[in-house]
Amino acid sequence: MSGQGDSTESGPVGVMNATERGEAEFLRRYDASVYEKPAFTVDLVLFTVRDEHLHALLVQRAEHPFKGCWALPGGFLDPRRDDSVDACAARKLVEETGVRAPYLEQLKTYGSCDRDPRGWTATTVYFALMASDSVRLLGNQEDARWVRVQGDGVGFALAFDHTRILADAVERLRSKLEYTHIAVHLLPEEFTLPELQRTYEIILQQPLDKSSFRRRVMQADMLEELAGRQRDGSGRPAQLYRFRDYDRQTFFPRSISRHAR
Amino acid sequence: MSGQGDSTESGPVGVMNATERGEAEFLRRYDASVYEKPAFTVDLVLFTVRDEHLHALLVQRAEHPFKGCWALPGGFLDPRRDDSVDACAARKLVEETGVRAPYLEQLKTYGSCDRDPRGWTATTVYFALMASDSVRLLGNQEDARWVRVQGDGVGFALAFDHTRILADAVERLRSKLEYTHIAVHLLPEEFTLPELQRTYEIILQQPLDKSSFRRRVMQADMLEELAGRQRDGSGRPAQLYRFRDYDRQTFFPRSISRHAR
DNA sequence: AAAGTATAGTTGCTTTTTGCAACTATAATA
DNA sequence: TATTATAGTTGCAAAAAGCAACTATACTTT
Repeated sequence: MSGQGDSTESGPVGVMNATERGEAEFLRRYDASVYEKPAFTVDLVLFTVRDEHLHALLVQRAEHPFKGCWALPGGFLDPRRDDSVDACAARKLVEETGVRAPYLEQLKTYGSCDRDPRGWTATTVYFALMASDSVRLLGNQEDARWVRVQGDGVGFALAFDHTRILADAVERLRSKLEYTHIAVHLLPEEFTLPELQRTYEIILQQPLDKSSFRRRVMQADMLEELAGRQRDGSGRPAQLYRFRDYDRQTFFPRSISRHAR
Repeated sequence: MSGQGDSTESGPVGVMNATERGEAEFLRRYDASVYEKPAFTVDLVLFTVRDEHLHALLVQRAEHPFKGCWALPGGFLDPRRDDSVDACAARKLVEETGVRAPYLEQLKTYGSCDRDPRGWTATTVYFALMASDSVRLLGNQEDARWVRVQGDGVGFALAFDHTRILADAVERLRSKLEYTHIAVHLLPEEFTLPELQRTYEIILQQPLDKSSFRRRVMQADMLEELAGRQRDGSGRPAQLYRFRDYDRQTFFPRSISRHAR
């Protein structure tokens, strides 16, 4: 099988030039518009934790279809403005929340002929985590609201297939919390261990042992101890920490709940 | 926040009729072609294990662009034939391999203005696992071959951004093997525990302890003991098993390698 | 100011889980 | 029949997690 590389990657210079001329000619004649294409959109599931509950950002649709219904924020990708799908998601995130660089991860792509009455559409969905105090909902989005997530949804039906998409996003969030550190992205840059533990408990919907949780987090060695302490009304003030490496995604060697699914 | 559901989900019958007439009118006037759309394709990363190595299926491109280069199988989604992206992936899988229902999971969507010289394209990539003996490469695909995967790729560059896509797929495969049972989909329906262990070792590229591996697998209670035993030349014949529930995706409570990343 | 209360953080022990290595089991083969 | 090769089990040491009591440090109450 080692010959495959030779026959495709390189060859005599003359042959390559002919191939290159062939491709240039091909591209000159190529007309993308002859192929029928589905419409392509990008939607966002923005999560935050506040008031002891997980919340997702929803917008009320101003236009048809599903006018008046609540939906995930998002919209058409613009090939002239967006150099990539990721860039499109980042643009829509900024337009919606003004947040610079929180945690943004691609969830999944949903596409079918019947998910939108306007016809065949595909949407690539991203989910983002952010601290609730870092967001001020922007500009013209008077109809954007944080809605409490209970169970696997918000308790009422959303536009398009967004009910299902939100449920998938919630499931993915819970699943990732079991074995990664991503919950730190739901907190402000400086936070305490009890706050972090509370965040896990809220999303996983179960109490966690304090001692085990601390051991787990400290052994992962992802937190940097800060100088100050946080005073929260009564009780002993808690040590402040900062997440050490916002880029690297690290994993716990073991699922955080005792009886993982 | 409970009022949101009321204002969007339902209302007086007369109002809903007006809204519905509005939406019908909107859809009648709607012309999807006014929006510029990226081209949309679906690509597949097909994995199998044979000759003690992980292999991926590649095809040699017959046409420009990247004529003669090796690439992942796939192609344009056809909105007239494909009711959904998932259905398109399943269709291409059958066209390529004739396999009915192996493990097929969406990996990720890659889209940008510069990944294809023909212009803005997006591709949703699926990865599939199958037993090597279940596949006979089909029909006109004389240029399709199983290529050995070493490290995070095949050792030579692929067309488009497929080198990167393959690397992502390999990483996802390894990552999922750490905490799920999906390796069973790389084996025929009936298999032995030593074969399953060997499959994990080949992909994770490290030896596993026999006793711990068996404990782990048996505790997960996913295998059904069969009547027969398998004779493999010399040595004691091994017990045959069958995977119990091909639909449910189950998780190990802990990562399989001792020192997870 | 002292006692009470609330929350943070630690410690020591029990229980559970894993890693390791020796052991038994069952076939083909010399 | 002994040897070899692989399958599968068992027992124990080591590591990790769960649990509960303990100390620490603030504010609040009396």
